[in-house]
Amino acid sequence: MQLDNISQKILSTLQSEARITNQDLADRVGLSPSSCLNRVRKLESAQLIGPYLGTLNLPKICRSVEVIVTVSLKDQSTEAFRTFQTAAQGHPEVVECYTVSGSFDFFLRIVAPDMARYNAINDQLLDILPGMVNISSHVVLTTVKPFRGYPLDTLIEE
Amino acid sequence: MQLDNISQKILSTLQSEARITNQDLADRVGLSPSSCLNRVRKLESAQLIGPYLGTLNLPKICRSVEVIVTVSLKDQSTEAFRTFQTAAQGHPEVVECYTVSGSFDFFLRIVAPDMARYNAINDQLLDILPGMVNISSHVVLTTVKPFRGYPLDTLIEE
DNA sequence: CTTGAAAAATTTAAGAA
DNA sequence: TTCTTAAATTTTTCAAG
Repeated sequence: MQLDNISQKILSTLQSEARITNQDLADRVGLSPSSCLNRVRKLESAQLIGPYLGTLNLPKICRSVEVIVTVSLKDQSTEAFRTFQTAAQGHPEVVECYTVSGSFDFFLRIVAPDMARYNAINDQLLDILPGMVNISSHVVLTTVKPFRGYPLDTLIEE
Repeated sequence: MQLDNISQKILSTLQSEARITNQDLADRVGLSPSSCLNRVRKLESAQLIGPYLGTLNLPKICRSVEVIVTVSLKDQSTEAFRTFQTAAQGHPEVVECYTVSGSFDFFLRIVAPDMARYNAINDQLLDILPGMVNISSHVVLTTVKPFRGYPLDTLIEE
C-alpha cells in the first residue's frame, strides 16, 4: 500500500487520538470528511491500523503488580519454543510476550492482582517444560515512560 | 472513585474498543446514552481512562527494528538514576521505559528505522553517564503477544 | 437515571477535478 | 481514481422530569 503525506498524517493522528471525530481529522489533514473517512476505511481494511485501545490507569482502578520477566529455555528446539509460546499466550495475565535474540529467549510482561497470584503464574510457567525453563522476575517499580505509540516521523524517511 | 459493575464494564469495553459509539456502549452496559456518556466523562476526568490509541501495524507501514534493552547503572545514586531516566525519556525512539527490581535497573523498548540508527541511539545512552552504564540489547524476533490491554476481569476481585 | 428535542457527526450517493 | 458536495441517517449533547 502506498502512503502519501496525508495517509501518514491520518495514521499518526489516529495513533495518538483514536477518538477524534472524522470531521476534525478531515480538517487536520485537509480533506473533506467523506474522503477522509474513505482513507481511514482503507487503512483499516489493509490492517495498517488495527484495534483502538483506551489506556487504563491501572493503579487508580485496582491494586496490581507488574512484572517484567526474562525467560531462557535449556531445550532450544523449535518444539520447545512453540510449547512455551502457546502456553504463555494462554495466560491473560501475560499482557505482552516477545521472542528475542541475545542472552534470553523471551521477554514477558505480566500483570497480577498481588505477589501471591504472580508467584502462582510464575510456577505455572516453570511447569510448562519442567526443568527446562529459566525465569528471572523484575518487579516494576516505576513506569518512566508508558507506551504511547511509535515515532512515525523519525521512522519514515523524508 | 467508586467502581460499580457498570463502570467496570465501561472501562473494559473502552479499553479494547475505543472507537465504539456512545450509543452502542450504552446498549452493552444497559444504560441510556446520556447517563452512559456521563459516566465516561467522569471516568475520563478522574483519569481512570486516559488517551485513546490506534495500534499501528508497523511492519506494514515502514521498515523498522525493535529492541528490548536491559540497563544497569554502576553508580546507584538517586542522581544517576534521575539523569538516565530523563535522558531516556527524551529519545522518541525509546517508546517504553521502566525501573525495576532485581538484576537490572531499567527495561527499555526502542524502535528505530534500522540497526545503524539503533546503534547510534545505543551509543547516546552509553554516553549519558560515561563508563557507568551497562546495556544489553535484545532484538525482537517475533511479537508473540502484543499488548492489547489489561485483564480487568482477573484483576478485580468478585 | 430517563426522556426527548436540538445540534453535530457520520454515511451514502451523485457528479466534478 | 480520488475528491467534493449535498442530503439522509445516526449519534451526541443537554435541559427537564
